[in-house]
Amino acid sequence: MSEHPPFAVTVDLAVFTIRDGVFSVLLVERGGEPFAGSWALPGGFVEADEDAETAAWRELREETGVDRFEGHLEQLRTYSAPDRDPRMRVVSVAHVAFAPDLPEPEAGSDAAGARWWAVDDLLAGGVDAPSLAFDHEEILRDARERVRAKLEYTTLAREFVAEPFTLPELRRVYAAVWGTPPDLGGFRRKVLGTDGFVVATDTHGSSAAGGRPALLYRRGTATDVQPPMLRPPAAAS
Amino acid sequence: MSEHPPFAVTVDLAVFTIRDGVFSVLLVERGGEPFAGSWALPGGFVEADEDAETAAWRELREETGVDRFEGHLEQLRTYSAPDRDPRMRVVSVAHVAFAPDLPEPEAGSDAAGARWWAVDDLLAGGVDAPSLAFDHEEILRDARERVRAKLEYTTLAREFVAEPFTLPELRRVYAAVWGTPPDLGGFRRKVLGTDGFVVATDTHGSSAAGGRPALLYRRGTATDVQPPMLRPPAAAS
DNA sequence: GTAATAGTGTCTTTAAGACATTATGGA
DNA sequence: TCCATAATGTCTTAAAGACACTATTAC
Repeated sequence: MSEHPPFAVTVDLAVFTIRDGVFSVLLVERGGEPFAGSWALPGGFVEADEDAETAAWRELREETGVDRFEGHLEQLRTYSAPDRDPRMRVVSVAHVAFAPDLPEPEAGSDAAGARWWAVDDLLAGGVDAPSLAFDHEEILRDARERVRAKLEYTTLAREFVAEPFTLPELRRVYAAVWGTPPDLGGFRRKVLGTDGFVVATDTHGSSAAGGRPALLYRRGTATDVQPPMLRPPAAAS
Repeated sequence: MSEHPPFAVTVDLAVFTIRDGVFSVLLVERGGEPFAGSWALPGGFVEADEDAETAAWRELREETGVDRFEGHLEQLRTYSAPDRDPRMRVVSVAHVAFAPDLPEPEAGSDAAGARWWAVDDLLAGGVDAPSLAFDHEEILRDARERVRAKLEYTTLAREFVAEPFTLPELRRVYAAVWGTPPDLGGFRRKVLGTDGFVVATDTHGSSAAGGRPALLYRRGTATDVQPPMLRPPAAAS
């Protein structure tokens, strides 16, 4: 083990948000070879003085154009198949990030275009859905499962909504990510019964569609939900 | 992003087993600098034609001296702090492995020595416990938490016992990893009530210590335990 | 018999699942 | 008034927690 072949190390990002009730992921259109013209997860090389998470935060800012990113980012796993990039030996440390209200992206320095895509359409191979570059379909599939699972046993759904928010808004996050809404009664029992999940304000929102206005909440400090709020069985797509 | 600094990529392994009822991890004594004489997780460089998991399996065989490894190996996460190795820029893809009855290790090619250590002693900083090289204490802590958590919602505890095994043996796996045994009644309800967790044989073991001989079981094919078997609250050390 | 370990049964409490019902706004 | 959405309440069922009890071996 005295020799050690040189590698390039990259980060790839599955950046999620909810747009008009649809669970969406940010993809960039590749400008250069390989896979020119096809769509890929945003990402880039880790620089000499960075760790992977720092590089991921940097790429996130560069790709979304958001300076102060109010959301969540965590490592997913590392993809290292020898032939995953035809140019050279690259291992990629994939990350998952999500936030509410991310702006329509600008085409970045190296990307021909950038836009949001419906996650489930992409992975179901809908008619308009492009196939992804490299092993990014596998990464995206793993990332989706990570998010789905973490909604069950953490309070991370909060990161998908802007403050202040209503409980029906929060419930629509679960509906979008899981494909099925959690039972209304159970959802409210869980969220309100978990100390520090949300903090009630004393004001109500406006009733957009002619219904009763919902009470507004802010994020609490709790991180775990125990026992977890399980996704409905049908959502195991 | 046209430049990409060269990295070395390694795998590090937290190899766990239960030895005489004690949750144990394999460490190697480092022969060369840096950290010569201190103890570290086994690992090594990923070669040019390998992915990380293949490298981890190879290192596992080399370090434990076991040809046909009957157990479980999975990726933990990647550690990439720029200064984690003083010699050069290295990212390490850490893995967790475990199996029953791993033999007393031989000192490998590059290691001065190798032996099993009690995990909880190591991480509690007991008097005889060495401090670990690099960021291996952090890796080991993360690895222990991964194993503890996975016993809750998977059938992986099976991988720590050799076939055929008894339910009290299996329960001692949970006791060793969690630091507290699960409630006897609940444990049996869960294991026997989860279809495919274990498969009963029609034979009994010998009563080693003058008690009633226990029925022998083999591993089933189920992988998930749902709802999970939660560790007792006290075990959150 | 006793000691030791294996295995079963039962009662209580917690929390999910599946609703029906009530509340509060706008047109 | 009606419609739409928000919020609460209730009954049933699943499953964990905590233990007491019975069973089978060696000595």
